[in-house]
Amino acid sequence: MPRRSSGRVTLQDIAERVGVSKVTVSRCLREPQRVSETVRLRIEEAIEALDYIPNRQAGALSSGRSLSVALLVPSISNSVFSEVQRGVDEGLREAGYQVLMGHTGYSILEEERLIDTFLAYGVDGFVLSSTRHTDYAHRLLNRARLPVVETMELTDNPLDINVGLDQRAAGHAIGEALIAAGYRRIGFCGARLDYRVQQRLAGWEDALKAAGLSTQRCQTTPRPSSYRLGGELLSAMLEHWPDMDAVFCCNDDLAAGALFECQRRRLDVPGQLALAGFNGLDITDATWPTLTTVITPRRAIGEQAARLLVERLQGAPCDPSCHDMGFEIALRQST
Amino acid sequence: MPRRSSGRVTLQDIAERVGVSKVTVSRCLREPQRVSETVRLRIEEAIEALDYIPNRQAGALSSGRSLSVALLVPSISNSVFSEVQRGVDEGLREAGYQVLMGHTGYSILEEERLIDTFLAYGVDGFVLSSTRHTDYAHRLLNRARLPVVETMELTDNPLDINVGLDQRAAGHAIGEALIAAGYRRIGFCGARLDYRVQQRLAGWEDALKAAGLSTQRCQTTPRPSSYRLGGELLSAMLEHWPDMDAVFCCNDDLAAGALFECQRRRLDVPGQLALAGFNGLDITDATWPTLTTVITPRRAIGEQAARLLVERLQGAPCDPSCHDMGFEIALRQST
DNA sequence: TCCGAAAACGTTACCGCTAACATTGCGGCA
DNA sequence: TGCCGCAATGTTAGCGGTAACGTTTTCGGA
Repeated sequence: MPRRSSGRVTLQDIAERVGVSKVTVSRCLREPQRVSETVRLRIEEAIEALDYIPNRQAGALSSGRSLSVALLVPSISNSVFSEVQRGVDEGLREAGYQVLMGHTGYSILEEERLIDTFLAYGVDGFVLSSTRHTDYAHRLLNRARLPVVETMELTDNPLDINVGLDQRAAGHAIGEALIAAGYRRIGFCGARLDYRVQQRLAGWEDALKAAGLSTQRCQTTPRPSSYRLGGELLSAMLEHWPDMDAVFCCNDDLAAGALFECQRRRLDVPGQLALAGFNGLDITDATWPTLTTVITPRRAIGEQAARLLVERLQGAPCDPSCHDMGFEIALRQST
Repeated sequence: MPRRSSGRVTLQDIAERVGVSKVTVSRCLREPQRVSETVRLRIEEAIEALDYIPNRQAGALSSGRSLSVALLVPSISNSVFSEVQRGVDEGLREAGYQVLMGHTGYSILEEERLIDTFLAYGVDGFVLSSTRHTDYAHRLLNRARLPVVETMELTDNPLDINVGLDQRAAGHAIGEALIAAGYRRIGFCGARLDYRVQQRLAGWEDALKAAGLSTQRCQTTPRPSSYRLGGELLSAMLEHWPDMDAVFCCNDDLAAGALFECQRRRLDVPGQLALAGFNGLDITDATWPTLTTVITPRRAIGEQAARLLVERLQGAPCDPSCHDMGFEIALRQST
């Protein structure tokens, strides 16, 4: 009883056409040098002629390797992660891996669901964009014994490989930079309040406290970040603390939104209010005035994650490691 | 000679633990109502206890359906497509499908490569974000006999399902809107120059010609769009055509960049120069002045694409169809 | 001429799951 | 009592590849 066959061209079809066994065809695809040139040419000709596309599912099932890696990011629309993705993608593609992307919507439950899903798809490894996961996700990842890279932030206790930057130190640095520039009544505005934002906030507080300044000018919301929200938060802050002379926004979207709000209010930046953002997105270098920000090495994080992951996939020993990729303060016109 | 087993928990493990055959377990997962309640409960308990994760590769290989769909977008960083993706993702997830994303970098060759790759992964369908493909891609898609949705723009000759908007009509409409607002020396600035941008440009030309206006104030470049580029293009245009009174930018990034450049030059918008963008990204509603733009129903396109695709995946008849999702002119402060 | 190793290719036995069909057991009904 | 039908479960035969190992061919050197 032949099962409904997909109708697709298979190894067998190629083999029959050429007059060899399908193992030879398979070998020709995986290790061409192990097949005689005559046969190889004829196989290649047949593959071309029949438009053969290997079935990766079958290959993966048989070999135990899918040559694919899952990359989970919090958000697709947030361009912060697109650079990371580009780095990961490029590095892994070169090594012959396909990147499968998923977005968690900043939810560790959704992350858990995606880890489950991608394990079901048989990925060979994971790149995660956080160091915080549900217990069940931890269990799944441990049990699967796959290489895992946790990116963006640093942790003392990596699951496996950790590539990121010290978010708290970055928050501290921008705080210090504002202080060094002479500002004294410095505010913080933050949205989403995920772990990374909390770390930046803590760093900002560290810096202000060390300088003996008040950390009370702090406006936060769990709502997702957006340009408009930057304007709204700034408005609220100006109402509460009209004396404020600088604001560190937890990301560039908010900073740009705050800048637009200042323009709307005819508030001179940086004359009456200085603004700083975080991440170094393109927009910070395009607005007028340009925005001071913390440039995070997102592309480099992605590339490094890919590199380390490939090493591990190719059999490098498994010992947890942390890689601090640093950051850079860009002082621009807004301060 | 037992082949190295993955060490993963399999259906067989569950079956042994419960004392039934593995078919029953499989059935319990796919059609729970066809299994007696006692057995079902014990199977569920075993799945829980052993942290069983089904192997989709095996399932797909056996059933011929992978329950996954490929979504190819030109760019990850371009937030235009993130809304489409969200719509697609939501719709397909509800129906039990997993979306696998790929980005083509605006290259039809890369699109072809990705189609090949995802066919190898055994996806059950495609959502593409263009109507133009290589011949080989056409051949692959035709041969695979999979449902395909081409999105964003409209075509007379869809591969299968087509969901989008009339880019040319949209360009025409914004041109007319600018004319209706009293502008007479209207420019166009465009980057990337992909098919959609060319259509918008053609629409803009139609409108201006119909009103007897000159279409010479047109600055384009194949370079990828960005905020900075918007500023550069505007600068070039102001030099060539200092009398220009309005500019239609082929997308919102350029428009925002142009606005920033105006601010830098102390050029009043819209007093001295009016600006219009395209797509209706968040930023257009946040800048000061807010930007006139053409709001494209990206989310709706994604949702509709998902809906139609699911219908087809569930066996709806296959006749090519086009779905015009329209657009909306948003007149804001910049005009 | 014969031997033996390497190159080239084939056979077998799966990977983990599911479609299709077969079997079992039980209640209802003539 | 015997037969039917249906619900619940099992058996079989793959899906399309690949690992491991077995067999044949080739060819240089003793």
